[in-house]
Amino acid sequence: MISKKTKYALKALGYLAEHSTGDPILISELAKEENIPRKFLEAILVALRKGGVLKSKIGKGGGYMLALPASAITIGKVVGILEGGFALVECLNDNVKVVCEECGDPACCGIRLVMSDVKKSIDSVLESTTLADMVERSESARRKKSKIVDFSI
Amino acid sequence: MISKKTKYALKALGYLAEHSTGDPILISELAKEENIPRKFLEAILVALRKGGVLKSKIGKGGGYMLALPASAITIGKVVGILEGGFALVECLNDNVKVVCEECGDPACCGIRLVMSDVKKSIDSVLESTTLADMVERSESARRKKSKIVDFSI
DNA sequence: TCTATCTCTATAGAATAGATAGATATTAAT
DNA sequence: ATTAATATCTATCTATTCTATAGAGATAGA
Repeated sequence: MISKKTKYALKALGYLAEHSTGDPILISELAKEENIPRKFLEAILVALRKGGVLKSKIGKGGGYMLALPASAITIGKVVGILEGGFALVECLNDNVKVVCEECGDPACCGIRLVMSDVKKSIDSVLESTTLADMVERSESARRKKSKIVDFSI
Repeated sequence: MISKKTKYALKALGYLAEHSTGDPILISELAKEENIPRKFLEAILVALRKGGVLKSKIGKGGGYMLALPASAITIGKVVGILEGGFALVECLNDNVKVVCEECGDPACCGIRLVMSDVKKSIDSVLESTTLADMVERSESARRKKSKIVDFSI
């Protein structure tokens, strides 16, 4: 299950991708429009900035902007920033060199071998899907829906 | 990240698959051999029994057995029992008919659309991998390793 | 009946997630 | 320079979930 943090992050990024005009967008606007607790969102945005996905401008007229085109931001990147990757088991995390206490030899651990497959499969989807894709799919679903509604009238 | 509960479950099931001789195996043996807290394991085994993966025998000479051949128990089934599926977002859970409070229309939610792809991808791995596969891969890795050791002597 | 089992209910402690408050630093406009 | 509008930082609090444990109860075999 992805955390609310990640969900909020994706919602905020989606809003930025859809509404970016070059000018920074306020935290308060993001919080209000996407219905995210303001202070909680702040922490999320800082993480995304540190992760290189957002850039910010302090002071009057400041706010947040995407640091890259939406088509260059993968969902995997975002999830990675907020959840530290989708490792499933700690021993599959890139940066972590721990061995599970119960596991004699990671190379021979059946659970690890299976979860490694799962992780590859997850990553292949998350790395190949961008923020732009996500927004486009959402808009396309909305268009499709409103078309159906039109017909039914 | 899969929970310790799920990890323990897979370890216990792996042990049962490797050591089953037709006779029931004791909780205490599973707990000791796989280094799992006894009482915690009890709860896990009950869940697996209720999920149809294990059967038990009460009383003297009792214990646990696989309810099905290891090749008929998918890892997805086990994960499903202990984590209630790998939904990623609640609204993708089969049995749950809730709409995320923040999400106006699930059909048009970009996050949901993307996570639905991820879920499909996870499920395809978990449903096609069985307990027998897991055990076999682990044993195969061990064989391979001991062969390498033999050569180096 | 006695003993070895699993089973059930309750609970406690630790870790994590989710949310909030308030003081601080920075910038633009006046 | 002053002021107002911003993001930033540090600290904290609460609720929830995860992990683990205790003990009494039910069942079956010898």
